[in-house]
Amino acid sequence: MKRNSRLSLALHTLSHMAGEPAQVRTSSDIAEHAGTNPVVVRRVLGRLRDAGLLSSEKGHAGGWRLARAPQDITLADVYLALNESLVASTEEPETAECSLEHALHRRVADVLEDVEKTLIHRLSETSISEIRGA
Amino acid sequence: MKRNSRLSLALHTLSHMAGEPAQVRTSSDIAEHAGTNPVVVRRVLGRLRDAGLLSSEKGHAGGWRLARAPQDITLADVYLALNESLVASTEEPETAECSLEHALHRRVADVLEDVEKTLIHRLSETSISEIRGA
DNA sequence: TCATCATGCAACTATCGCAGTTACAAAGAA
DNA sequence: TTCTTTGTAACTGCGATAGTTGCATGATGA
Ligand code: FES
Ligand code: FES
Repeated sequence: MKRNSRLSLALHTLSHMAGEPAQVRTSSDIAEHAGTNPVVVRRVLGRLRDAGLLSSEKGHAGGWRLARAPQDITLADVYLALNESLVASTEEPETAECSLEHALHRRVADVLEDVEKTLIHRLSETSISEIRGA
Repeated sequence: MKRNSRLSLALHTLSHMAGEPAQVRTSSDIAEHAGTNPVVVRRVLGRLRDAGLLSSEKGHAGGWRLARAPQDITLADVYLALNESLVASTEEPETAECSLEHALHRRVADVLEDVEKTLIHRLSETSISEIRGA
């Protein structure tokens, strides 16, 4: 695994689980399937659980399970749950005095925000259950 | 300077130069103005020169100058000249066997490509000369 | 009850991208 | 020829993140 793999891991796992929504899976199983580490899986899926997409349970027969019907989980839900952005942001200029820099930053930031919204909107058009049949 | 500052540096410098298009500036002057290093400036502006937005000359009275009228240089021109992307890309799954992973990657990649196009289109609506008056 | 299994989490390592820096070669003007 | 400026390679430092180890916590069931 390399860069930006959190979203890939999350989507892969959820799409896989969408095939058998009732099935409980351990982070070890998921990690082996995805070719990564159980701790990494728990880190990523933990965010999805916090967002209400998954539930997790400890102990015997514990593990991870979908918390919603797969057709009610869109790619945007997953993207937002991870709380990361695939669109870069520009940092505020620290020299807040120059109006040119301000105008520039504003302009670019506006465009990037619009683009982020476009991304989320496009992702919301597909649910994880649609991936299997796609 | 921190992250994703190449575009910021490029736009700042070009917008600044748009105020006096005929003026020649050295990378030292530009670096001092932008609060960074001359070598970094040359690295970034070198890309803009390769893309035909700037010209550079060595020796006495040498330096950097706009190669086009500022109203003919759009933010998209600058963005594309840098040959970097502000929209993340997902990497091809190495296990090319699973159709689910393929479908997933395809879907996400399609969305990201669309979003990148949207970004470029939005950036092409503004020229660097418009920033000053904005 | 208590051994076992799973998650939760903290801490550490390895790696990658990138800004910053140093050093020097190459080219052009005075 | 000498000074100035770009062009580039090589290195350092930093931040982000995947991977790893270790252990605490809690649930299950024998
Ligand atoms: S800080 Fe204002 S133009 Fe550079
Ligand atoms: S569903 Fe995981 S590799 Fe195909």
